[in-house]
Amino acid sequence: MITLDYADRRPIYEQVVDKMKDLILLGVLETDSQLPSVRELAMDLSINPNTVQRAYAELERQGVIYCVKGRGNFVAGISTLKEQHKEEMKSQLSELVKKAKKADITEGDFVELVKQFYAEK
Amino acid sequence: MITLDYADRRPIYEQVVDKMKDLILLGVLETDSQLPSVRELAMDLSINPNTVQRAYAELERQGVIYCVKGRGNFVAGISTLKEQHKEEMKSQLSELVKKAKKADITEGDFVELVKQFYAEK
Amino acid sequence: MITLDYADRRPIYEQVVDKMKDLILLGVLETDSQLPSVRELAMDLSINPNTVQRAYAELERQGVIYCVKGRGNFVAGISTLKEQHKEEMKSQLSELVKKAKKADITEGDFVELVKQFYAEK
Amino acid sequence: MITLDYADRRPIYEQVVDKMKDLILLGVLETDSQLPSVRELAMDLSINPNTVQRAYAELERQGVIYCVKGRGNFVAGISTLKEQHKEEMKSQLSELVKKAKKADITEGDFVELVKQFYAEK
DNA sequence: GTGGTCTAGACCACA
DNA sequence: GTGGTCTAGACCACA
Repeated sequence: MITLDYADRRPIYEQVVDKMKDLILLGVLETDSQLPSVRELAMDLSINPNTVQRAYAELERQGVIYCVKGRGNFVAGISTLKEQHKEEMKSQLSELVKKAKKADITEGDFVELVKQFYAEK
Repeated sequence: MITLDYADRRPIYEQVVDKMKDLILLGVLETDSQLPSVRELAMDLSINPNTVQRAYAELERQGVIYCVKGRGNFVAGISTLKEQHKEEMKSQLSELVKKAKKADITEGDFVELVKQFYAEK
Repeated sequence: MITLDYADRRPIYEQVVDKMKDLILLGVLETDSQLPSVRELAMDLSINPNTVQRAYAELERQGVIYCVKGRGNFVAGISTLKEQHKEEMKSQLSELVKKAKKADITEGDFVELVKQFYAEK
Repeated sequence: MITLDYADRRPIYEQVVDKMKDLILLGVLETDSQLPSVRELAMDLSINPNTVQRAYAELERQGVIYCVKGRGNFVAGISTLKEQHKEEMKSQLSELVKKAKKADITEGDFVELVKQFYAEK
């Protein structure tokens, strides 16, 4: 379900957070469906349960999942996640455009790049 | 000349690296002009000389500056830096477009956003 | 009769305890009237019978309900519950006033807030 | 500086978070002053550094402190903390008033209690 | 020196 | 069974 990239410099728990979000955004995990248990996922990924716990805690804090004690973790509404994802993207794009201006990249060139990347697979 | 942002989660040496690149890209520091000495900059920013040293080492490694022993550090040609900067931006944009697709943002909407951000001051 | 809030971080059994108390305080459940059976309520709420059992045990421990073996659970007198409720509230208010002092909120401001909240619906 | 209450049912890290906030609100820890290091505080309280780490991470997330890698943790502006504290208090008071209404406590009685608690030391 | 992440393993409350 | 907290101890990046 999830694969970790140990070459990635980001911490493992952060990778788990992002991969879970992706699975939800892609519709693999539906609203109110149950996530794998902390221990189960830890076994699957060959990592410590504490690390999974940390990832799940972060996901809960962000409102992406909710936890019912003694029962498990469940996917919260997908709409908030989509909204957050969009906002995040916009602010990153805003930063990128600022950089582009500094590098004297014209709007036309930038848009051309966007179209290229959209065309890719 | 440089101001640090302690709220920024990135390490200080990385901020110094980026700010220096910005100064070069913006033309404030010209090719072959001398950078402030390690000690001087450390004093200025109230940070550890080790940190400045590390930033300069990184800049040298990236070919942005060159060091003449006993004389100091100097700005290398700006053209390589510009090229690097552009490549970096392209890969970031590529990532961003991937995200946008996940969030079901169409090419049209994306381009619209780009234009908006370009229009801003 | 009762609805659970899975977004609430408190354990389910505690929510059941509190909701039952509310129903009694509001007069929905009268003195000596019978509560739904453990199994029945568990079915209704789609939760584990153990959880309902635990809630009922807690209510009995607090003297809010009494159990007749083989017959079921019944609402005890409402007066003790009212008294307890009041004491609990007083201690919470005491804590809150301590906090208010820390935040430099004057008695006047506090009382003003109380009046506002009383005025609301 | 801080004492833990092992009778308290709340987790240790949460107690540390609250005590630190108190120290800041009371002016014991001033803006931009340095907090004890993770290891130091852990020694002081005879708890695990991980637990202190968790408390500090939470304080940073709440914007109460900021962290400079390799240097330590520092108190952020006190004004946001005061504002947060006030909002938290208001919402708790709002809840309490709702409860009071359920228990048929009049506004007059409630205000009387508030005045009593304010009079205490 | 500083904080950040992670593992291994324990114990607890809750369902 | 489920998640939540904590300890002990290691290793890393950063200053």
